[in-house]
Amino acid sequence: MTGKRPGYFEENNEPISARIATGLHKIGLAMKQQSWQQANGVGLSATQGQILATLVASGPLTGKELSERLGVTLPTISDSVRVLVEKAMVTRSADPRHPRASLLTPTAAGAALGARARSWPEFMADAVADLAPEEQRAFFAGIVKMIRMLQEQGLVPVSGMCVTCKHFRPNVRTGPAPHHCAFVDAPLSSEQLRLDCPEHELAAESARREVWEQFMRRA
Amino acid sequence: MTGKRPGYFEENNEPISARIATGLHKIGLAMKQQSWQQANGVGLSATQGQILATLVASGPLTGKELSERLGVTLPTISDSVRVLVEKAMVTRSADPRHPRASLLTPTAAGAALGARARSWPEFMADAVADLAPEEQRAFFAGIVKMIRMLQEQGLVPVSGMCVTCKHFRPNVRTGPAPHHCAFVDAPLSSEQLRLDCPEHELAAESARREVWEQFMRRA
DNA sequence: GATGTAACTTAGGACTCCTAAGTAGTCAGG
DNA sequence: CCTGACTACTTAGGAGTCCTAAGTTACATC
Repeated sequence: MTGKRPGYFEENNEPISARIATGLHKIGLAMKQQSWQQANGVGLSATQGQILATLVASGPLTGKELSERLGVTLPTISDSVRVLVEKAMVTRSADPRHPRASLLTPTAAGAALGARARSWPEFMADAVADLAPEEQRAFFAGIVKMIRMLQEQGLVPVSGMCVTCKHFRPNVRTGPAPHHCAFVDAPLSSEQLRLDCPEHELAAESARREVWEQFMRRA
Repeated sequence: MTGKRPGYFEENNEPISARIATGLHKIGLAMKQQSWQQANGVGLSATQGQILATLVASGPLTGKELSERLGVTLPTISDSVRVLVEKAMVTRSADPRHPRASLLTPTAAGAALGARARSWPEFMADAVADLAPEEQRAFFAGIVKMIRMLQEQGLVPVSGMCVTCKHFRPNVRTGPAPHHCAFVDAPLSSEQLRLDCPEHELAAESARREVWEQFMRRA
């Protein structure tokens, strides 16, 4: 079992970054299927479930905001929302901030389903639950950096990540929790970073870059 | 900057596994959008591109095999294939193995587009290319373990992963490349594991479990 | 009051994806 | 040899996804 072709896999393998991409692709396949099935299980479509989940998670939003968060165009949202209104899952109300906008608020039934829909990605959490804590941390760190990169390229909607937030202070102390959130005035560690913080406020372009550099300096 | 609420993020944060799931969800969003856009850019639909990419990567397949790999039902494939035949991207030929099956082979034009489609997930590879090699290894290790878990649960089609292959011998030696592939008779390291090996042969259920245990013992 | 702007909505069309109901080869048993 | 089961598809029908393009409508500005 010593192996007759010691260098085989150095020469005949895709780079690890490409294999990471392949792996994420496979995981994406599972996500797509799961959300389809779970949504159908409760009598919704996948997008309808996502809309309800988002409204429950973030509070009332306008159609425009929804379309940005879910990465689809306004007409697509408009269509799904119409069905949700027909199903009495959401109600429209005037938005004080914009003239022609309407805030979408889930009804009791909609909120209940939205809460369930929020747990749809849980099957992935279960799939990583068996990893050692340190492996989870490393995995998470990779994801954070990858998402940040995708955001830079405009491939992912900028969403509530600590590392793009104006309240985030990276590496301001030593120890296990080197970062700081100025909003809640609390220290936090790299593995406590949020990806979907409700209090997130996007920092200015230049500040974002600076924060990121500071963060990477001792990530 | 000492922080007035030191325990805030211990108490008010989702578990790391849930945040990993959220992150993967966001990455999935980007994948969906990217494949839509890239496919449209070359005059295909997303599934059509995937079909061509799969045929280029794996050689001629039947409709059934395609439906299993892409995780959709046979009618969906059948429909897309009809369009691809109309577009002269693939041709059908008899399959010696099955009576009523037909092997799908890309034409020259189809193969060219399929080759391009294979590179669609590359934007993700680019997004992780900036990570330190060690971070990439850790990220990859998490992905491998996660996919294996998803396969166990039947949420992902069993695909050419070393860790489910009958030629894979985990942890048979010490050093940087502890595993061994009996097919090519070459040593390989954890970060060289393949997710999509064309020579993959699924090991029997019991052997799979044993191989995995052996692999995890010193992963 | 005309023009613009922002946030929708509607219309139309291509694709996705399913279930259910055919169809067509082959093979095994009688 | 013929019938029935099996397998691999195909067709039909229907809901949903997603886009672009073309309206609508409320308010803000000039």
